[in-house]
Amino acid sequence: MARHGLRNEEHNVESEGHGVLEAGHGVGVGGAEQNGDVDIVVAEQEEQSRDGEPLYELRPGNAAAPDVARDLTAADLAARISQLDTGHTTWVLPSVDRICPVLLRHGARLRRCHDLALTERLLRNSQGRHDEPHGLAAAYARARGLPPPPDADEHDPVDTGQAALFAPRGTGLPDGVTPAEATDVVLAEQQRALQRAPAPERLRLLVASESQSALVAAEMSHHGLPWRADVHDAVLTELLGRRAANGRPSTLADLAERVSEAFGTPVNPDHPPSVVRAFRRAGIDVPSSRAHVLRDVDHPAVGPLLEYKELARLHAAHGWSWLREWVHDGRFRAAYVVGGVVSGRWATRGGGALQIPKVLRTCVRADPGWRLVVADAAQLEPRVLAALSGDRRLADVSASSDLYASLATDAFGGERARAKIAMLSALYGGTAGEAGQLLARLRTRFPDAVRYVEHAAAAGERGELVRSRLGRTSPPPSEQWRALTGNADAGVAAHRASRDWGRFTRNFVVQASAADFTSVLLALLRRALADRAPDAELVFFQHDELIVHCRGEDAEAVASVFQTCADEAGTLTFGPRCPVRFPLEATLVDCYADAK
DNA sequence: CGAACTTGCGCC
DNA sequence: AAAGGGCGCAAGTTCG
Repeated sequence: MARHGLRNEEHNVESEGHGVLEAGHGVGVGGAEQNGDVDIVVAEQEEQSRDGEPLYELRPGNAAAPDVARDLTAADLAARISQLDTGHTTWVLPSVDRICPVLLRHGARLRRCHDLALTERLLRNSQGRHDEPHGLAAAYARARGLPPPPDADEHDPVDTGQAALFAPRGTGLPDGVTPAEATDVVLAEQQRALQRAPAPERLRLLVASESQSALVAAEMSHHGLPWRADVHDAVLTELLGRRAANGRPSTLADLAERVSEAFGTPVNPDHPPSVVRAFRRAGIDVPSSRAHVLRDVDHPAVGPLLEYKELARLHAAHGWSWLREWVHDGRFRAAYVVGGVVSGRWATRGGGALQIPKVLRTCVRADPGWRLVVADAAQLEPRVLAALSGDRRLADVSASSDLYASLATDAFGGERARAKIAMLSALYGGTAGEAGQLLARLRTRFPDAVRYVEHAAAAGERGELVRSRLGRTSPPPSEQWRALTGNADAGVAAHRASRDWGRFTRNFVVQASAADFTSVLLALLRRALADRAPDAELVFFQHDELIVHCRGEDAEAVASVFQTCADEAGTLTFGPRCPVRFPLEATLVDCYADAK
């Protein structure tokens, strides 16, 4: 809604027409009705149907009218939603990841929503209360000033399609309070809290975009990533050899045998201590059996051992058992967890969707007649740093689609690799090897950018909280950390703990602000795709990379919205005068491995 | 015997 | 003098 849309105080600019990202969920109490914006609360009732199916309740938000619908089956609810959604409706849900999978199975699609649990967490975290539960019962108790509910169910399980695992249980709400009523109460309290926040427009944008991202995540899990099991099987056989009934596949077994032969004694390459002992017997002292350590060791066992490790990893993490467990009907379905990482990045539960090895990208293929549109936000974090810090010269460097090459030309004598190390050292706090010197050179040339992360590091070393651009907040250090760093006698250990936490907060401001940007980007993309190619499916998202699966005839239209959305996400997140470029080039392919 | 921990490596 | 951020997963080991 325009009144409380994305007007950004800091930039004194009013954004219009951002539909999904206008905090229409009554956040600006009193303004909603004027624009035809309404909130409708949807909650799962405590009672179930006689068949044990969940029942749902619908009610207008902020108790605007007593027009409540109860005892709706999932099919009823889906039908009502399709019927009631005017495009100005914000669906208020206790938790998207609990209700949306059911709705998607019944063909309902929410255009805009407010996720109460995600919002509650953002609000709790902004006060440094990261450990407090953010589920409905706890949020209700806080809103009402009640003591926290005992052992409330705070961790809504991610829907895995195995409803039976999550047997009916108490809501943790006081007797007589329905989940929908509680949701309404918490919504009102969140609206007040958002108005009180230090940068309310930014936090409101974050709340809106995280809620939309939750819809994206639910849809991604629903669609699944197109995955060719036959191709996967062929890749495994080619790399690992024939499957054995029990034990290692043939190539892996051969490599293990060669390792033992090289040592002249049986060695289990899966067992690090035995590998370290074997090297010691051969007169070589190694601190561990890690690959980067072994790479520098001169011994005939090293070659086959490194090869074994790489393949054994593939076998264990993404081998045949992974295939059997996670790929069904040509789709890999992971459970995405929005905000599952403190920095705001997504996590996944099960299937390791965010760690798909590069050799398996060939398994991701479009359906016949369909295409994949693959895009990644190149060098996102350095660009985010440029935007955060307002470093004018770094913003100029960001005009190039290869930021590191441009940085190298500007300050590192054309040496791209060194420019990259320097930048990563700024982002991660690395100083090993020549990183320290390279960072110093970066500081000379880009003082504002380097100062920005160094301030964040210094705040962390003092135990203070830091925030992302839109208001994600770093967790406070543990009590143990405070005791250690506050102890004058702790010396080296205290110093190290302090520096460690500083590296965390240094990276947090950038990583979390990048998550702000991608959250807004996902929300904008979801809306743009709904307009331009309604059948297109967002099927994958990993920190800064996206895949859309769409009809071949829609692929050009899909590709054309990416850069527009990225530009808009940059403007919304960092303000209209932010000069930093965020390239998001789309590639049209049939197979993920063919992208870039 | 399973839970909790450690090690090592994949992705960004 | 040296010092790299975030995650998930599986195998091995140790603990209770």
